[in-house]
Amino acid sequence: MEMDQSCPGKVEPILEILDSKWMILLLFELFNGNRRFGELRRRLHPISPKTLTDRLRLLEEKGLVTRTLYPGVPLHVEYDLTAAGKGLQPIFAAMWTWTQEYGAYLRKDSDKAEEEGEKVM
Amino acid sequence: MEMDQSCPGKVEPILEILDSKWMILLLFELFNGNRRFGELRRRLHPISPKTLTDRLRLLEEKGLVTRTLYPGVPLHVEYDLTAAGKGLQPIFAAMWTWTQEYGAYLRKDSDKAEEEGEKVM
DNA sequence: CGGCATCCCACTAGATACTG
DNA sequence: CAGTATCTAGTGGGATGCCG
Repeated sequence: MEMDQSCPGKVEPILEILDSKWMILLLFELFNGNRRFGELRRRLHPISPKTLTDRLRLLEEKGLVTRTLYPGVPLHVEYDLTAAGKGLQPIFAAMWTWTQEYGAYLRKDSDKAEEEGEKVM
Repeated sequence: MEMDQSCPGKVEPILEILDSKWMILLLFELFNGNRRFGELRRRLHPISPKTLTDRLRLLEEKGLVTRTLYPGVPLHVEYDLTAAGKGLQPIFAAMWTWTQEYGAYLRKDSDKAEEEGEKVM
């Protein structure tokens, strides 16, 4: 892979999907086979129903999940990842790997007190 | 890699970094060896100086870049990726791969007109 | 159960002008 | 050159209540 100038633009479309609150956690849940609205809502607690709907709609629009309605009372709806949706997995795997390798060194806000001095050459 | 329940929480720290406007494009620029403030600003045009500063400060706080000041007039500052920063590359590589494989199928907003009917079982 | 409609607020980031 | 200061606008997301 080349990290040349053309790269950023090409990757931007995926950012529209990932760059919103809850989205990545939501995708994790879908990967884990949690496909119903209420189930997702519980696992992502305290997400609001509006936000969850918004996210699922975006994934639907982008062709990453399908929405299947099983009529009846009570209502039953399932969200399934498409091939493109499942194809996101390596990205998450890479995030997971990074976290294991470097996550421990991540400074937290609570560490801010001990400001690092800037380097001066 | 297991996509079990514990996964999402562990990956969240990295989201604090990536989930803000410009951040991913900024990291691309840093990967490409563009390390000076003005240079980054031009390449990320029309980013505002305030926003660029905010992003660089966050990366600094999290230990992903170092800031080096070369005194003199005119001022000269360089931002360099740390090992942890460079370690993010596989994540971007995975995004790049996904884009090549599935990006073409991504629906754009302009396609919304041709609404897909929902599946009903 | 699985939503949608409405209202509202907090926060983000852009614009602009100025400085060491 | 590399920022800071200030102000404002826009939006994302939460709360709440109703509906098929």
